[in-house]
Amino acid sequence: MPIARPETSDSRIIAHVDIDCFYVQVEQRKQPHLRGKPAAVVQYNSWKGGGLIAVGYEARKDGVKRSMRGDEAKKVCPQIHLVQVPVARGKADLTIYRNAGSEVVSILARKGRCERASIDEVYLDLTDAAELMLKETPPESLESIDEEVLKSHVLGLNSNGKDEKETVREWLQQGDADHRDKLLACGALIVAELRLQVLKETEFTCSAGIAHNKMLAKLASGMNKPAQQTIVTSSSVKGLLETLPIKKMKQLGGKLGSSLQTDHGVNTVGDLLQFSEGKLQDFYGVNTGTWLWNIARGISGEEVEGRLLPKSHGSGKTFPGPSALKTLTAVEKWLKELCEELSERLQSDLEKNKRIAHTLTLHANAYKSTDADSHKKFPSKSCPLRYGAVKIQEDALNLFQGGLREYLGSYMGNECGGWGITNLSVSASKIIAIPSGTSSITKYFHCRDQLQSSSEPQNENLPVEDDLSSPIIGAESRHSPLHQTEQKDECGGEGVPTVNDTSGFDQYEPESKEEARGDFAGEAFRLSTGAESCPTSKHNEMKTSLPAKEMKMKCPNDVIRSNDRKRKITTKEKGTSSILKFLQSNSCSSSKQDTKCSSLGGQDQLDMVTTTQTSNRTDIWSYKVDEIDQSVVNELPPEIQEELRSLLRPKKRANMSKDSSSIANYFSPAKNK
DNA sequence: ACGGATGTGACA
DNA sequence: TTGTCACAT
Repeated sequence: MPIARPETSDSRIIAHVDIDCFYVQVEQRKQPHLRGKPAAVVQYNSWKGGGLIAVGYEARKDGVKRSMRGDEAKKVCPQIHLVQVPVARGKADLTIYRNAGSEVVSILARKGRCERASIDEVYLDLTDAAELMLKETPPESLESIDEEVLKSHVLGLNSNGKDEKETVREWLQQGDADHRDKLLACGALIVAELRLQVLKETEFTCSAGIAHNKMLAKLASGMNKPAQQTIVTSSSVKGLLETLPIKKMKQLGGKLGSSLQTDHGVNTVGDLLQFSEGKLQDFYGVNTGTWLWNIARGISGEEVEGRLLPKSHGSGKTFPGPSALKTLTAVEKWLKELCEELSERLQSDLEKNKRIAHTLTLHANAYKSTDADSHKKFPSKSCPLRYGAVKIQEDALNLFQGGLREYLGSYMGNECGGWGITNLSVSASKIIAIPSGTSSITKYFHCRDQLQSSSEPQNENLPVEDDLSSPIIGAESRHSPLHQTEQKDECGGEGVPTVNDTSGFDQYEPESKEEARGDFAGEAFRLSTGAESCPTSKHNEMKTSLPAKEMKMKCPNDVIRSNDRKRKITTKEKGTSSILKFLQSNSCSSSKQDTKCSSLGGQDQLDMVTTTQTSNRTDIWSYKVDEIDQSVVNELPPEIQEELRSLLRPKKRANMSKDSSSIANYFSPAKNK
């Protein structure tokens, strides 16, 4: 359950919007002849007709249910059109649905804070918009009200025999209504408008709930479907919840809900009212107890998070029963497929949203036939994420092997090898936006500091999913930083050492595919202000948990590097360093800069010191170049990447495997065979 | 062990 | 922090 938060206000206007039988609508838009016909979307057609993942309303009338098999659906509804989910790399590929969801999100985000709750649902906080409307153009001032709004369902409003719409109109426009009801009315107008907008621009219908908090809005959005909206007035809440089966509440559809029923005889939300907060806390803990006590009263303080993009990407597949994977080779093969998909999506996220994922996690389910010690779970494992399909594959495989060893126990009776993998998945998380606009490098550094802080997401202007076919937007139009000798001086000469602008991040294109490049896999990145001190120390330590032990074996470079870590290198002054030029030309300082690049002996570490003389101040940036996040390096203009690498690693070349050209991998998701 | 693929959030 | 669990669609 969510944390039991107090309500910040009881007059928020929250909407939950849910696209009706989403996958089906996507397919109907693609194949218009399916419109109005009974249809369902199915995946894996082979076994019993595949499993339904979405059912259109025409088919629902015939009793077709989600999670029926295709065959059963045909039985119940012989005319049904079963559309298959696209398959790529041997697995279901939901890309088209994600993209369609993004279309909707970008429309819904226009009127207020918007949270993408799932592929087909969003929450909106329309409080400001509703208040504004109430002030400027309150409903009662309108002479006509849109048809769509009049079709709203207003809970607790009984049109005793009278015309429904007329009753709704009266409710919407009554000048002496409760202030909170007026706000709801405004919310309803706004939501209806948004829904029409969605329909016009995407051809999708959706349903919505409008209420004072997320919980009630979510509840309401499901009450009248499809293509309708429902308003929860505060006066209707008690009656609504009183008889509502406990399992209908979000978060109570599982074990907790069952426990409530069987252990305490709570069948409806209303039944909860008999328990004191303390009692509920005794049963389920302080947080959950309070949360339960609150929701029984229609209280829910959860905020609508402003987030248009997903926080993680995953690619997975199940291998049920007989199809379980029993050899490392099979696992490797599927891992490759999964990692390639994941890599593409990460790539797309990077290009379109300027975001970088930092953690790779492998999940698996396994069974062990031989051992009595069965039932152990296959452990999930994670490691720092390196971009490039091949690297992700390698890392994922290592994670898997680490997990397998743990799973099988130290001895691993490998003879029978009685194990099987029934589910495999890889996912990428800790996705951080690369700030765009000015000072991107600096901001990025700071951003790493705030990895978990409250800071709002930064590149969420356009919710763009991995659309693997469309061109990169917003990239072409920018200038190359290298030709940009001067930038607007936006940060004056004070304080923070700032690298100005960042076009480099945005515009770099994958032109140099073949250039062979080594790879250095540092994780931590440090920026320090002031000579030796490192005020922003926190993230210095960024422990990059090495994944499995095997991994070390496979990555001798890592080991070597970390052994060398202490060596200080000082390069003699090299005015020609394009890195420095890059930093200079992008520096916020309008005055001259005296830059030095010092290095000593080693190739692993290079401490670059830039002295910026600006109004008597000296700011020194100390980049531990070998610790720069690979992803960041990959973002830099190619010349600079090249230079960084040559400075860093003249000798290590020998060691690199053929596919280690990080740039190449990075931009052309390894189609290695 | 055919409710699949995917995502979020809390807790230890 | 990582890994596990619960929950959801």
